[in-house]
Amino acid sequence: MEKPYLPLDEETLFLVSQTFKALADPTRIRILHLLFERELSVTNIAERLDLNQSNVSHQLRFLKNLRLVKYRRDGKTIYYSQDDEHVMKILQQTIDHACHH
Amino acid sequence: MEKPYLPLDEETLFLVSQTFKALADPTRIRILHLLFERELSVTNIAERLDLNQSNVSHQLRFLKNLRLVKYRRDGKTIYYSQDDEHVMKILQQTIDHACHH
DNA sequence: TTTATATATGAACATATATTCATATTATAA
DNA sequence: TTATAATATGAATATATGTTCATATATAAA
Repeated sequence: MEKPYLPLDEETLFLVSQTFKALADPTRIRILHLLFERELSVTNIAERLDLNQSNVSHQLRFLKNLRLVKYRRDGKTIYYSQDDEHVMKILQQTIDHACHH
Repeated sequence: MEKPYLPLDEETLFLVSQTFKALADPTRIRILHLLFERELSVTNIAERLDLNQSNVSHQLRFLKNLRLVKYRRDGKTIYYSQDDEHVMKILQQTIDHACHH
Protein backbone atom coordinates (compact mmCIF):
# COMPACT_ATOMS: atom_id res chain seq x y z
CA MET A 1 0.00 0.00 0.00
CA GLU A 2 1.34 3.43 -1.04
CA LYS A 3 1.82 6.08 1.57
CA PRO A 4 -0.26 9.04 0.33
CA TYR A 5 1.41 12.41 -0.03
CA LEU A 6 0.00 15.02 2.32
CA PRO A 7 0.56 18.50 0.92
CA LEU A 8 1.58 21.12 3.46
CA ASP A 9 -1.17 23.58 4.25
CA GLU A 10 -0.57 27.27 3.66
CA GLU A 11 -0.44 28.18 7.33
CA THR A 12 2.15 25.58 8.26
CA LEU A 13 4.20 26.45 5.21
CA PHE A 14 4.21 30.12 6.17
CA LEU A 15 5.09 29.45 9.79
CA VAL A 16 7.94 27.10 8.91
CA SER A 17 9.40 29.42 6.29
CA GLN A 18 9.18 32.39 8.65
CA THR A 19 10.95 30.47 11.39
CA PHE A 20 13.82 29.52 9.11
CA LYS A 21 13.92 33.03 7.69
CA ALA A 22 14.65 34.26 11.19
CA LEU A 23 17.66 31.96 11.30
CA ALA A 24 18.79 32.69 7.75
CA ASP A 25 20.44 36.03 8.44
CA PRO A 26 23.99 36.29 9.88
CA THR A 27 23.10 39.26 12.09
CA ARG A 28 20.12 37.50 13.66
CA ILE A 29 22.16 34.33 14.12
CA ARG A 30 24.83 36.33 15.97
CA ILE A 31 22.18 37.97 18.16
CA LEU A 32 20.52 34.67 19.06
CA HIS A 33 23.92 33.10 19.61
CA LEU A 34 24.67 35.83 22.16
CA LEU A 35 21.38 35.10 23.89
CA PHE A 36 22.36 31.46 24.39
CA GLU A 37 24.27 32.68 27.43
CA ARG A 38 21.94 35.12 29.09
CA GLU A 39 19.65 38.12 28.67
CA LEU A 40 21.20 41.29 27.28
CA SER A 41 20.18 44.89 26.66
CA VAL A 42 19.89 46.33 23.15
CA THR A 43 22.93 48.55 23.67
CA ASN A 44 24.92 45.65 25.04
CA ILE A 45 24.13 43.49 22.02
CA ALA A 46 25.00 46.33 19.66
CA GLU A 47 28.33 46.91 21.39
CA ARG A 48 29.36 43.28 21.55
CA LEU A 49 28.53 42.66 17.89
CA ASP A 50 29.63 46.08 16.69
CA LEU A 51 26.25 46.81 15.17
CA ASN A 52 24.09 49.90 14.75
CA GLN A 53 21.62 50.28 17.65
CA SER A 54 18.78 50.80 15.20
CA ASN A 55 19.74 47.69 13.31
CA VAL A 56 19.71 45.59 16.48
CA SER A 57 16.38 47.05 17.46
CA HIS A 58 14.86 46.18 14.08
CA GLN A 59 16.17 42.62 14.21
CA LEU A 60 14.93 42.15 17.78
CA ARG A 61 11.48 43.26 16.73
CA PHE A 62 11.57 40.67 13.98
CA LEU A 63 12.55 37.95 16.45
CA LYS A 64 10.02 39.17 19.00
CA ASN A 65 7.18 39.03 16.46
CA LEU A 66 8.01 35.38 15.90
CA ARG A 67 8.21 34.86 19.68
CA LEU A 68 11.79 33.69 19.43
CA VAL A 69 12.82 36.29 22.01
CA LYS A 70 11.06 38.06 24.86
CA TYR A 71 11.95 41.19 26.81
CA ARG A 72 11.61 42.82 30.20
CA ARG A 73 12.07 46.45 31.09
CA ASP A 74 14.27 47.70 33.92
CA GLY A 75 14.17 51.46 34.02
CA LYS A 76 15.40 52.82 30.71
CA THR A 77 16.97 49.52 29.80
CA ILE A 78 15.21 46.66 28.02
CA TYR A 79 16.64 43.21 28.39
CA TYR A 80 16.07 40.63 25.68
CA SER A 81 16.30 36.89 26.15
CA GLN A 82 15.48 33.72 24.26
CA ASP A 83 11.89 32.50 24.23
CA ASP A 84 11.79 29.38 22.06
CA GLU A 85 13.72 26.37 23.27
CA HIS A 86 12.96 24.33 20.19
CA VAL A 87 14.32 26.89 17.74
CA MET A 88 17.35 27.65 19.90
CA LYS A 89 18.12 23.95 20.03
CA ILE A 90 17.91 23.69 16.25
CA LEU A 91 20.22 26.68 15.90
CA GLN A 92 22.72 25.17 18.33
CA GLN A 93 22.63 21.83 16.51
CA THR A 94 23.18 23.44 13.14
CA ILE A 95 26.06 25.57 14.41
CA ASP A 96 27.71 22.46 15.87
CA HIS A 97 27.07 20.60 12.64
CA ALA A 98 28.63 23.41 10.61
CA CYS A 99 31.66 23.73 12.89
CA HIS A 100 32.67 20.12 12.48
CA HIS A 101 32.82 20.33 8.68
CA MET B 1 34.04 31.88 36.84
CA GLU B 2 32.35 33.47 33.80
CA LYS B 3 31.87 31.43 30.69
CA PRO B 4 33.61 33.42 27.94
CA TYR B 5 31.67 34.31 24.82
CA LEU B 6 33.02 32.67 21.69
CA PRO B 7 32.12 34.71 18.63
CA LEU B 8 31.06 32.70 15.59
CA ASP B 9 33.67 32.67 12.86
CA GLU B 10 32.75 33.97 9.42
CA GLU B 11 32.79 30.56 7.75
CA THR B 12 30.45 28.91 10.26
CA LEU B 13 28.17 31.92 10.18
CA PHE B 14 27.96 31.74 6.41
CA LEU B 15 27.33 28.01 6.32
CA VAL B 16 24.62 28.17 8.97
CA SER B 17 22.84 31.10 7.36
CA GLN B 18 22.99 29.42 3.94
CA THR B 19 21.52 26.23 5.34
CA PHE B 20 18.61 28.05 6.92
CA LYS B 21 18.16 30.15 3.81
CA ALA B 22 17.54 26.95 1.90
CA LEU B 23 14.72 26.15 4.31
CA ALA B 24 13.34 29.68 4.41
CA ASP B 25 11.47 29.58 1.11
CA PRO B 26 8.01 27.96 0.75
CA THR B 27 8.82 26.51 -2.66
CA ARG B 28 12.01 24.83 -1.46
CA ILE B 29 10.23 23.55 1.64
CA ARG B 30 7.56 21.98 -0.54
CA ILE B 31 10.18 20.37 -2.77
CA LEU B 32 12.13 18.94 0.15
CA HIS B 33 8.91 17.81 1.77
CA LEU B 34 8.11 15.84 -1.41
CA LEU B 35 11.55 14.25 -1.25
CA PHE B 36 10.88 12.92 2.25
CA GLU B 37 9.05 10.07 0.52
CA ARG B 38 11.30 9.15 -2.35
CA GLU B 39 13.32 10.36 -5.33
CA LEU B 40 11.46 12.27 -8.04
CA SER B 41 12.18 13.70 -11.47
CA VAL B 42 12.16 17.44 -12.15
CA THR B 43 9.01 17.18 -14.24
CA ASN B 44 7.31 15.10 -11.59
CA ILE B 45 8.09 17.64 -8.88
CA ALA B 46 6.88 20.48 -11.09
CA GLU B 47 3.61 18.67 -11.83
CA ARG B 48 2.86 17.67 -8.27
CA LEU B 49 3.50 21.15 -6.92
CA ASP B 50 2.09 22.98 -9.93
CA LEU B 51 5.31 24.86 -10.51
CA ASN B 52 7.22 26.09 -13.54
CA GLN B 53 9.82 23.53 -14.71
CA SER B 54 12.46 26.25 -14.83
CA ASN B 55 11.62 27.35 -11.33
CA VAL B 56 11.98 23.82 -9.98
CA SER B 57 15.26 23.42 -11.82
CA HIS B 58 16.63 26.63 -10.32
CA GLN B 59 15.58 25.65 -6.80
CA LEU B 60 17.06 22.18 -7.19
CA ARG B 61 20.36 23.71 -8.24
CA PHE B 62 20.29 25.83 -5.12
CA LEU B 63 19.65 22.77 -2.95
CA LYS B 64 22.25 20.73 -4.83
CA ASN B 65 24.93 23.40 -4.32
CA LEU B 66 24.34 23.10 -0.58
CA ARG B 67 24.40 19.31 -0.89
CA LEU B 68 20.91 19.02 0.52
CA VAL B 69 19.85 16.97 -2.52
CA LYS B 70 21.65 14.70 -4.97
CA TYR B 71 20.67 13.40 -8.39
CA ARG B 72 21.09 10.47 -10.72
CA ARG B 73 20.43 10.34 -14.43
CA ASP B 74 18.32 7.67 -16.11
CA GLY B 75 18.13 8.34 -19.82
CA LYS B 76 16.58 11.76 -20.35
CA THR B 77 15.22 11.85 -16.84
CA ILE B 78 17.08 13.12 -13.79
CA TYR B 79 15.92 11.92 -10.41
CA TYR B 80 16.53 14.07 -7.35
CA SER B 81 16.60 12.79 -3.79
CA GLN B 82 17.52 14.04 -0.34
CA ASP B 83 21.19 14.08 0.65
CA ASP B 84 21.40 15.54 4.16
CA GLU B 85 19.76 13.58 6.94
CA HIS B 86 20.49 16.22 9.54
CA VAL B 87 18.82 19.05 7.66
CA MET B 88 15.85 16.87 6.64
CA LYS B 89 15.37 15.91 10.26
CA ILE B 90 15.37 19.55 11.31
CA LEU B 91 12.83 20.35 8.60
CA GLN B 92 10.60 17.48 9.72
CA GLN B 93 10.84 18.56 13.36
CA THR B 94 9.97 22.15 12.54
CA ILE B 95 7.02 21.15 10.37
CA ASP B 96 5.69 18.96 13.18
CA HIS B 97 6.27 21.76 15.65
CA ALA B 98 4.40 24.21 13.44
CA CYS B 99 1.49 21.83 12.81
CA HIS B 100 0.74 21.41 16.49
CA HIS B 101 0.36 25.15 17.09
C1' DT C 1 20.11 12.69 -39.76
C1' DT C 2 15.48 14.88 -37.78
C1' DT C 3 12.24 15.14 -34.02
C1' DA C 4 10.69 14.97 -29.43
C1' DT C 5 11.39 15.02 -24.50
C1' DA C 6 13.74 16.24 -20.12
C1' DT C 7 16.46 19.36 -17.92
C1' DA C 8 19.51 23.46 -17.38
C1' DT C 9 20.74 28.15 -18.01
C1' DG C 10 20.95 33.30 -18.32
C1' DA C 11 18.62 37.59 -18.60
C1' DA C 12 14.99 40.39 -16.98
C1' DC C 13 11.93 41.86 -13.60
C1' DA C 14 9.32 42.49 -9.55
C1' DT C 15 9.46 41.95 -4.78
C1' DA C 16 11.68 41.25 -0.34
C1' DT C 17 15.25 42.22 2.86
C1' DA C 18 19.03 44.36 5.63
C1' DT C 19 20.97 48.46 6.94
C1' DT C 20 21.41 53.30 7.89
C1' DC C 21 19.81 57.86 9.01
C1' DA C 22 17.09 60.98 11.32
C1' DT C 23 13.87 61.37 14.70
C1' DA C 24 10.29 59.90 18.08
C1' DT C 25 9.28 57.78 22.46
C1' DT C 26 10.09 56.51 27.17
C1' DA C 27 12.23 56.73 31.55
C1' DT C 28 15.54 58.69 34.73
C1' DA C 29 18.40 62.32 36.77
C1' DA C 30 19.51 67.06 37.66
C1' DT D 1 11.13 71.91 34.11
C1' DT D 2 15.33 70.60 31.17
C1' DA D 3 18.78 67.35 29.98
C1' DT D 4 20.36 62.80 29.20
C1' DA D 5 20.22 57.87 28.12
C1' DA D 6 18.02 53.70 26.14
C1' DT D 7 15.16 52.07 22.81
C1' DA D 8 11.83 52.19 18.89
C1' DT D 9 10.21 53.70 14.55
C1' DG D 10 9.61 55.12 9.61
C1' DA D 11 11.64 56.49 5.37
C1' DA D 12 15.16 55.77 2.13
C1' DT D 13 18.23 52.87 -0.24
C1' DA D 14 21.05 49.34 -1.87
C1' DT D 15 21.22 44.59 -2.44
C1' DA D 16 19.33 39.92 -2.56
C1' DT D 17 15.90 36.75 -3.97
C1' DG D 18 12.15 34.19 -6.48
C1' DT D 19 9.96 33.64 -10.69
C1' DT D 20 9.24 33.71 -15.55
C1' DC D 21 10.60 33.76 -20.33
C1' DA D 22 13.22 32.35 -24.02
C1' DT D 23 16.59 29.37 -25.29
C1' DA D 24 20.41 26.00 -24.84
C1' DT D 25 21.95 21.34 -23.87
C1' DA D 26 21.49 16.40 -23.62
C1' DT D 27 19.45 12.04 -24.48
C1' DA D 28 16.51 8.93 -26.90
C1' DA D 29 13.42 7.57 -30.66
C1' DA D 30 12.03 7.63 -35.46
